[in-house]
Amino acid sequence: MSRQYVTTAIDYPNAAPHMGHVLEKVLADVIVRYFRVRGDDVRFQIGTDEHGIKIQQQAEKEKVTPSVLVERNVPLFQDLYAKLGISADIFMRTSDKQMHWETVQKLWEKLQKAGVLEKRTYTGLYCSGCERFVTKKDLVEGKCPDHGVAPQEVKEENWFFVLSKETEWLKGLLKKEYTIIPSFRENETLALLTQGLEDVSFSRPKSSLSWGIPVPGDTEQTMYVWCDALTNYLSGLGYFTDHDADATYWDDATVTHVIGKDIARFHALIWPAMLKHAGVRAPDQLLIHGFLTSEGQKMSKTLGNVVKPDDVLAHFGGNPDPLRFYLSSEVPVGNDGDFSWKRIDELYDSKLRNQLGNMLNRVLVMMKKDDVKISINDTAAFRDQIIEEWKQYDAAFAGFELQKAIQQVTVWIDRMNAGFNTSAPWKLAGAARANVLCEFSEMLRHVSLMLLPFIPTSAQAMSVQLGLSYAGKMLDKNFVITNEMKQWGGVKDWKTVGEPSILFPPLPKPLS
RNA sequence: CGCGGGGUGGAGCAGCCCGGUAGCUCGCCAGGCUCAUAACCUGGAGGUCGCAGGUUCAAAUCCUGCCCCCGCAACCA
Repeated sequence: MSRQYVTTAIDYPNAAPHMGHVLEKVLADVIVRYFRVRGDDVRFQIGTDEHGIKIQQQAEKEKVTPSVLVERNVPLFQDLYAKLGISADIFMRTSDKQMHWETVQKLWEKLQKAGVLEKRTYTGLYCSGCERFVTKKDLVEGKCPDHGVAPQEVKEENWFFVLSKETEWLKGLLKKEYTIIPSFRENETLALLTQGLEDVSFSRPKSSLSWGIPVPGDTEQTMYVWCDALTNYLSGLGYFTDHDADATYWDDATVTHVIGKDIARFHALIWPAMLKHAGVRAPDQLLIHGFLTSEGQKMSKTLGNVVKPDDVLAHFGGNPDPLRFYLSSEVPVGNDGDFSWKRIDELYDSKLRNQLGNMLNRVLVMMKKDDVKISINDTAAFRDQIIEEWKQYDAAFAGFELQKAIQQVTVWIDRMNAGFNTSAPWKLAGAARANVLCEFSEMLRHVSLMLLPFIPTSAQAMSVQLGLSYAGKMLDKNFVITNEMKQWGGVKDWKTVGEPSILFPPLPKPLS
């Protein structure tokens, strides 16, 4: 049995969650659920990155404390993920002094002891309107585009992490131990390395950043995002502490970070370098996803095309599966994708409702009417087909080709509909009729298992309707799809089907 | 020469790594079926696969050059 430690990026709760957050969590959740039903020992962590200047400023704007702001916003994320069926084992908050801060400060001390932290004077352009440092790139004709004033040159003390010396080591690491998926991201990162790396600022003076973790032994400095946020992957395991958690998930599990392309370089470069000097091994895999556009355009408030995840859930009566299905089958892992209301309705109607739901119903209604006793003939052709289907399905997952895996299933359902017309059991009688119905029931049983990581509640509902004894346990974290269950006719105690009901109801007609 | 992604029937996409009759969803047309959620099935119309060269018996797929679109990072500036 292999062990898996899967994490997503931790979300920044300065505003409500959007579709980008959802894409990442669904992607990670599908992978995690696949690992679990395969029988792996899995730990899945998500969380929030609650410190930093933006939160501090947003709080000031709303005239509340940062703490009040995050206590209000973090539940928005937690509630959404619960509704989406994200099966995280841990929700790690960087404001958690007990779990998080201790590990972070220990890590800082280790880096200091290793001699890779240096205090230096940083000179930068500071815009008093933005209350932050800006780069020349941000400026329009030497002025801040938002405030119309030229920023001032300001000096401040920062702790720096000496990353510049790690270039060669990182090249070696990325070529061997630490795999970046998709591969074009790896090339991109290696190209970045050939340009050389700069040291990174690891702290801010308390006067400009107070909402954060204090630097150990330097009361005037607060940690900047890297040491604080990235370390959540260790703190959630109780690393460097005697907290009641399982640090071995880092040491001997396969560690996979699921993140967006915006923070790829931090996870690919800074993070492993930090770990190296803290005496911790590098992670194994970095799975980088793209971004979502909305109706073909970049999501933006000004365009008014920002899609709220809650609206999508409400559109489907609170059922998260249409959205999970959409993201899994429409957005190739690693690439950008598009969210379109028209398209998600289209997919719901054609794939889920008309193909899958209707197929299930066609079979079950006849099974029920005839009161068929389940008996699966050991037909060589089907036996081989099922083995092949599972083989391809597993192969797709092995390469994180989730789109391929789910599309394989939908193609199969298409073929089943055609095959059902050809077999036309309604024209048959007696044993021949029952035999066809049992064959299709068995195929649907496999389909239900294959869909479980993608659309868990619907897949379970399918199995319940099929009358499978294991159906009630399918959503448990320790539910495993055994080898027997993956065989044609592999479930011996299956006697009759359950009550058919509509799996995916028609959508209400739009008013227009 | 900053980096990356892309240009395939009306719309949205897959195929390209590992060349070999151009596929899927939606839409359109015509039939069929009647077990089923006005669902399902079959057939059809519709494509110079961005452009130009090259390699090859054969190129959407490999090579070279060019043109065009979109991002540069998430609601916050």
